[in-house]
Amino acid sequence: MVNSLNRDTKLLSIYETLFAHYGNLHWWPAKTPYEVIVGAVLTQNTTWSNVEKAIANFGEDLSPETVANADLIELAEIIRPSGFFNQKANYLKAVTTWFAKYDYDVPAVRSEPLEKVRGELLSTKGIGLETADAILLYAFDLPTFVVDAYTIRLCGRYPIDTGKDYATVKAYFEGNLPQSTEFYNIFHALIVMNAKARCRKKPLCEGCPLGERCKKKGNYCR
DNA sequence: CGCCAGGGCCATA
DNA sequence: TATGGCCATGGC
Repeated sequence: MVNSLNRDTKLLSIYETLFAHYGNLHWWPAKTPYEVIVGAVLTQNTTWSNVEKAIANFGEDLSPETVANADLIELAEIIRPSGFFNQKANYLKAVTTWFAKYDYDVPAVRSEPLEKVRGELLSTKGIGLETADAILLYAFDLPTFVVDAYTIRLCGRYPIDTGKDYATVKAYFEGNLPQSTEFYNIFHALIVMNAKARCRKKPLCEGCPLGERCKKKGNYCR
């Protein structure tokens, strides 16, 4: 199915179903853009509940200055509950060093071309494709679609042939959806929320918004 | 007890 | 370019 813009409408259909069920979730769950950056790193292959514990350990001092001034051992100890703490302490240092080039100024980053900033992030230690896009979208409100494991799983189950590698899936979403920061923001949040809310054991859980679509390939309703 | 979570790096072929 | 080992906590 294509519309007048020659877009595949399946993604939009999923979006509308999820939005009707969950509404606008107002992501990312963080108080400041810098907290988004930290959370994006800490949540790598880690449950959000563990990230929350790590964030809480900063107390009222979760700022780029705090991270820049902390020594590595101390920083690792603060973020311990999020797992991989030695690596992630280094990653936080690296991304904070990157942010320092902009004097920790969000509008300064936003005034740069998205692809330029994205390239800088991707060349930063610990910032891969998903983390870079999460930071761009949720910390800086720049229009880039965040692809994660849930996104791939959802498309595989539905099914939608988006291709396999990150860049291809990202291009598919961006090419078949309204290209706006707000839209990307809400949609990614819906995908993650839906995944976390769904059971993993039953073939089809009660109240799943995607309902009948979930029967494909058993076991996963998310 | 084992499995897994909103990845990414690095070595290897 | 494509796998595989590795990193580590906490919930279930």
